[in-house]
Amino acid sequence: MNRRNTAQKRAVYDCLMEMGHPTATSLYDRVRERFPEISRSTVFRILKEWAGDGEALRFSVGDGEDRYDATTRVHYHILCVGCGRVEDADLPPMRELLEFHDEENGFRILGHTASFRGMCPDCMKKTLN
Amino acid sequence: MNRRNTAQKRAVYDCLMEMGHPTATSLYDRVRERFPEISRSTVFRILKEWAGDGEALRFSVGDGEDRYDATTRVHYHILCVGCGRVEDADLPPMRELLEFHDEENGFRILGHTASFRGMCPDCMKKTLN
DNA sequence: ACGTAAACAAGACTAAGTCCCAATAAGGAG
DNA sequence: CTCCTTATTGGGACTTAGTCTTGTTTACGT
Repeated sequence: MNRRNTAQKRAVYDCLMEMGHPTATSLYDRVRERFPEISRSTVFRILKEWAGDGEALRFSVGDGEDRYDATTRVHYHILCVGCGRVEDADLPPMRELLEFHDEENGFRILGHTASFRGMCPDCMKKTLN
Repeated sequence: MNRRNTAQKRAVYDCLMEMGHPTATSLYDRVRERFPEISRSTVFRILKEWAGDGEALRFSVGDGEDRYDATTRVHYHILCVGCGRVEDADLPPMRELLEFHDEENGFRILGHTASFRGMCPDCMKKTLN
């Protein structure tokens, strides 16, 4: 019942903070550099637990792999379609999305997400052959 | 090079129109009721091709499985966290999202998506024990 | 009717994510 | 500080969305 503070959790937390919006696999690769004996399932389990408890955000930018974010307040993301990088969008939460009520279908709205697709400066350079 | 009109494509198109926002697998199951010999990879290939050509929309509502939509204009979706149903949100495209320019990171923005999580009327009934 | 290349069926393959279970270790009680 | 309980871990099996390959079929222009 009680949560325990383990070296594995500290390592995952540190890497999550450093990396910003990692996928579980990329976070696993990073953690392993410092903590080689950590297991893949441990990383996935820790992230899933944090997301379930609201201690981390789990989201998708539509590239097929879920991402995690230590910042849980509402904010939006940008995916670079060139290299897969994800950054925070510099845009405040939108009132119309926060306050949306679904009269049409009668859903009780619990939350929303939004994300942009784009191309980062590095990939734009590489693209103009 | 030339596109060919096949019975498989007609069947996939018909089911896509009927179903609204199916996942590839659910669409495959539906198509198979009328076209039992169609193969799974054919359904995935057709949907992928249409999404690549802009003839269909491929999107995610964060439940781990991509969805397809014959309606390609910008619009938003609602996922029922109870039963997994997806409906269109009755909300026009948001100007701030359409016109967003990313000064912060310098991305060239190509598009955006947004979706809501919520609970549908049926699931709300079932939930109030 | 024919030839060619697009499309198909079948199934191997990849990878994200989950689940299971025996072994380990955190941390509270004494 | 030591012991005990049980949360957590490591390792690996398993599931499933999605892709890819290959030999066969078929749409459609000539």
